[in-house]
Amino acid sequence: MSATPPPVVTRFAPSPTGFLHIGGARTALFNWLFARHHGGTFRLRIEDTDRKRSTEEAVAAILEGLTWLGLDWDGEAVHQFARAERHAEMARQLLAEGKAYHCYCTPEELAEMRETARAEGRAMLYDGRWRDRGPAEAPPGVPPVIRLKVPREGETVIEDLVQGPVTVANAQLDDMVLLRADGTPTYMLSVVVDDHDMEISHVIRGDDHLTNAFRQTQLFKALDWTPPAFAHIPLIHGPDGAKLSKRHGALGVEAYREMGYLPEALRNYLLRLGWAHGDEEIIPSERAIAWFGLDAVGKSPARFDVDKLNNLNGHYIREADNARLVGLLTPRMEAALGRAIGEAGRERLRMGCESLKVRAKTLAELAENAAFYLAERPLELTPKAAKLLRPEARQILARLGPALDGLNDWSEPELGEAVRAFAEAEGAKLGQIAQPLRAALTGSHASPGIFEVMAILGRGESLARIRDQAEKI
RNA sequence: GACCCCAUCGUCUAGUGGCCUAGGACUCCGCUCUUUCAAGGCGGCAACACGGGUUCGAACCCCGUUGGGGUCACCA
Repeated sequence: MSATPPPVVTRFAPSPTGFLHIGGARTALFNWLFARHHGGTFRLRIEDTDRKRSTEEAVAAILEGLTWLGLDWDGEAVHQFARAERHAEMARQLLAEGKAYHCYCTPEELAEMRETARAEGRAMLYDGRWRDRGPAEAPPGVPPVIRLKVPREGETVIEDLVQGPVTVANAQLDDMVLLRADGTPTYMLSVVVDDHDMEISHVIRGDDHLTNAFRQTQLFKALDWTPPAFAHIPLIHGPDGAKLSKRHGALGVEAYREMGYLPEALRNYLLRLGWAHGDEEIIPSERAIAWFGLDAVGKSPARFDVDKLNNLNGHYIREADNARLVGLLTPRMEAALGRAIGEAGRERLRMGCESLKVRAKTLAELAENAAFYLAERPLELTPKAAKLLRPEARQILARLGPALDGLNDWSEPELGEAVRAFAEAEGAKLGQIAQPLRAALTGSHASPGIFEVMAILGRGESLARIRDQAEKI
């Protein structure tokens, strides 16, 4: 009989002090993937114990970001602040058991302590001066904090699933504050109690929490609880190797949404940042779930690279269902147009989408490239398009219009045949006809195949656009 | 400053002692396809930070150096 392993329960625990940024999104993704891979549970906990910095808007932004990314959590989100009383109770219990104590140090005293330590080249730690003093010595009028009495000798080891075994001397860790002077619990206490109460089996979070893991391990032991498994994933850096700044990728996921990235592209990109499965690059979520494991997570930080994100996004746009793309495009284009898009316009987008999408890296670009289908006459010409419409070209258009008007069947193949025949009759190369035609129809020098464009635009609109640019005779 | 962590092409990475004259992807550059622009196909440039060991043999193991990062709150 082998012992059945405890069920996998992971959590994403952001503090609602801002939007869901790209690093947080990756942490959430890894937690989600790990839970889904093991058929476990992925929970969400809002760490809102800092009342001054936490906002409802931030909570909403985080939930929206996760939802957009498709990272669904199990059960209700836990709001940490609501559990403050439970946390405080555990601090008091430790106090009663003699595992914690009151400390009456003033902020000034603590600052002085750090200053001295720094000057002497030691770690800036609390020296434990109230460890063994009784309340009788308490200065009047100073509300105490409760500190945990941690071992001063020996070492604390965590078996990190990503970093491997990491050891730190207990002398490097000081007696952490559990309960503030105002009676509210600190982050360190709240996290430990909540992770225990929520039965979290794996704590997967950013590298910046690695040192917290030591303190939390000590707290778990003081409470006679078994610590969860830890996995500290490397942070994402900016393109310059420095910490991710707002300038680069430290934007909220909603900013990526607005820029026209698809959630599956962002997921794929974030997954490959610090994790690999052989040479695989395109990894849709189903396969990601099947393949994901902490053992394949790299130990070194990765830089954020927009080019690769763009490439992936382009791939997923090409793969995307046209109806879905039109749905995403419509509000975007209506905002740019300042008017609603009618059924005829939607139909043009639906038909044009297929060949338009191979030309775009983002939805923003796709919308821009599709704009000519909805533009009102007379079209505005880009400089390059204007250059194509020299007088000779305009004269050609003047002759081409009537030639096309005679067509019985306004279809892509018929139009192709007709234009080719026209070019031959003119003694011109196809390009000499097609480019001015493109400029007249799209206002640009680059577009999908011109016969397709004419077919989608329809006879009336196409001929009118040609007439707009044709030399008046 | 103290403690901890990291180190393969410009970037993301494969690689766990011989399969590596180091593979893939992005970027960039050619060629091809072509009515334009893309996409696609083909090809190219480009890396084991450095110095010592261990070993018959090191990108892979050990030590050091250098470089980078993280943490040192009554913030999370």
